[in-house]
Amino acid sequence: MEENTVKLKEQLKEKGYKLTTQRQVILDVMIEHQGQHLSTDEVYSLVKEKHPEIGLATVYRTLLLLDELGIVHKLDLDDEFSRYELNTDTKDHRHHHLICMRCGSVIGMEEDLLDELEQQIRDKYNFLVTDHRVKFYGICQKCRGVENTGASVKRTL
Amino acid sequence: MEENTVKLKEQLKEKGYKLTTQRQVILDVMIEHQGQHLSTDEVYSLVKEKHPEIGLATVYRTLLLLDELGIVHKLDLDDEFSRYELNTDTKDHRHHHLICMRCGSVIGMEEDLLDELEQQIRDKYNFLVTDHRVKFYGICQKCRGVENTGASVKRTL
DNA sequence: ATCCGTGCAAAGTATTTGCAACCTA
DNA sequence: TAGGTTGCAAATACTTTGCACGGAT
Repeated sequence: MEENTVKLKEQLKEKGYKLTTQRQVILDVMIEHQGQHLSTDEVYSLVKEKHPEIGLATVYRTLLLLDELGIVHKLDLDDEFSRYELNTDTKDHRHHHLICMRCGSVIGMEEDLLDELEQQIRDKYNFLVTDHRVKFYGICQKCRGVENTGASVKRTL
Repeated sequence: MEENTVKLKEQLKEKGYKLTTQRQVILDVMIEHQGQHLSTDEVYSLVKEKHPEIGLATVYRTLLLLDELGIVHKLDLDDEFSRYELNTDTKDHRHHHLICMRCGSVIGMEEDLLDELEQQIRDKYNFLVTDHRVKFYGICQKCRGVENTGASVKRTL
């Protein structure tokens, strides 16, 4: 059984919750699309391909639950919906996102590299950082190559 | 006349827009609450104290406009509404926010300190960073002093 | 058998928009 | 005077919730 499924099963049991088909299916979709940043509606569509009887409200409720359990992460990519990605971080620190302003692609970067900065914040502000959320906006590798081709700006999240 | 008001007037004229009483009043409110992170509804309430006839839609439209002009910055503080603060940054780089998980206060830190990290992103990912958005979560100075006093967690944004 | 979980539809809520009247430049 | 701007209300659109039925333990 997949690692995240085991994790889900354990955590659900621990809290007296049940592992239902719906929860299993929704987690499967997230696993199959690891690295992507799916909106609730996109998850719903993918879920319906396998189990058309599953309702949108269940997807909302389950994604919320998975986020609480730390199995997925909710994120804000500046559009009008909530998006989720499978949690691949180890500590309580999240990885960062590079958002291309030209083509809209979103790249996840594994490195944290903020430890030093957080130490400075601790020293100067006496503020103890336990987590952070970082988004970088700019121009991605691909778009730096093709300058002004008038290419589509449709975002692929 | 206040610096930001001059800036507003110039930028509006440049684009063929008009400086109305409503826009003036809304900017005044933002200036009077510099450093705070007001929701649209909070701005609306403050505006109504001076000019009860101004409508909510106008506040929405004006805040959107001021954000486009770079006079205010829209920000996301993880609650259900858009928040705005007067822009005090010089470059196109925004300052960071320290969010206390215990008392909910939000501190703006002037320092950027991300130049080195952005250079690393450029080297490794060939991604040219032009802007960023950074939030740090943790425990603020005040709350680190009073450990577990059971104090209110109501957020003061 | 218990009671958590689900599907559906209705409700909720922040935000946007159409439009006639208004007012700035 | 002309056209951008406003206020109001209606419309949007994502998300949440009430409730009776269904299913996992």
